[in-house]
Amino acid sequence: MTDTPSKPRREQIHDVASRLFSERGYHATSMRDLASELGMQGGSLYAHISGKEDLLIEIVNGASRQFDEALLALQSADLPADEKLREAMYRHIQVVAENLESATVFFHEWKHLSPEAYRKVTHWRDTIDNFYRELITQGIREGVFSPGLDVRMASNLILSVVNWTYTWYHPGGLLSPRNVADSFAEMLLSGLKTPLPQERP
Amino acid sequence: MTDTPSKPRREQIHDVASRLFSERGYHATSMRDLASELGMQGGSLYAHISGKEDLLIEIVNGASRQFDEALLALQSADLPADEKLREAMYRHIQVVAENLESATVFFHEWKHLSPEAYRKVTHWRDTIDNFYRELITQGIREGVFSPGLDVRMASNLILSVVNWTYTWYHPGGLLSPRNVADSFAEMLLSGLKTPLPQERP
DNA sequence: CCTACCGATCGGTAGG
DNA sequence: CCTACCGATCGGTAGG
Repeated sequence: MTDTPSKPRREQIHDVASRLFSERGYHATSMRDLASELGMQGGSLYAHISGKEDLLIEIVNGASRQFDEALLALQSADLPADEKLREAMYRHIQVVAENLESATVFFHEWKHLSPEAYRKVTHWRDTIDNFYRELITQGIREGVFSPGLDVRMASNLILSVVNWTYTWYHPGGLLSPRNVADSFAEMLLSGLKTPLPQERP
Repeated sequence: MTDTPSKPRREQIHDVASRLFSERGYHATSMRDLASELGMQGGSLYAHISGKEDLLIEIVNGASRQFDEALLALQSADLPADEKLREAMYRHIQVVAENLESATVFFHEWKHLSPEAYRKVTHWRDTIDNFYRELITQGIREGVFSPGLDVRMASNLILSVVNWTYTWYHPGGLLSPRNVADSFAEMLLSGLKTPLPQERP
């Protein structure tokens, strides 16, 4: 019988790399930094991985896959556009909030990827962009969203809000992803301005 | 008589550093990369600057000063809150758009600053945060903004939108900072949803 | 602003 | 997973 280790070594490396890359950045993290946090020597890492960039690719791809899985299932959901937007924002923010470290690496370090992995990320961005644009378009068609909307700018607006979460969200705090999403979605849908007074009685 | 050089060498170094740091990141840019773009040897840079971090500090401080100058003049402006918000978003986005490279460095590389400069940035963030919170508070007091707003989240929402601009804006494109700001401000103020039908005639 | 150099550290490998 | 090492490159300096 073999021991059942708490977590595969490979996964531990991935986790520590996510943390260090997100805190210090990819290039400012050395393989020796990484190894020492895992209690091993620098060279020993290469028994588990084939190179530093492998780790970055794995983290970035993992993050983009999480976004895909969270959002693309919604694409064909039979919901009014405003509810679909609320749910999409919730899922999007949830992925960011529950994977803050890899999300941070994803947003900051993808430019250091070699061409192939780099293209994958730009392609991913287009996919997500399209998701939100279609959602807006659907909403306008349904009459739920304002017909004057610029679809591109509206999708841009939403993406700004959900993505920027990685810069300020604190997982241990009072706000759950649901709270954040509800609050943001409500403001985006209804606007900051006081609704016009109906009429004088 | 001496020549009047097109641009002081010091400034050229600053500009090239902004570009390289924004494209490749601070740690992935070597002093030799920088020097070779300026047509000199690595060591020669130190006739003009005292160290690599000096450049980063200068870029980051320059960016935050630009934001300050653009926004803080508005603080005491005698404008209705909704117009003040439009103008603030315009100025904020303008700073980002007209200084894309240093803005990118500002948002991505500030975590590599040594403690003193690091604190200055976090302090700056609080200042800007307060600016938008006061703007929201003013708007609620005036009855222009919805009384139910969560001030912190509303300011967060606005900051997301204006800051995220650095990730997608293309200076040579069709959209001017004014276009972007108008579009975003309008959506934020009035919301994405179709206004409720007034009443049936 | 250049040449020549410093010690330190980098990612990665060989051999066990 | 360790020891010992590789060539390359790093930020920075001395002396001119």
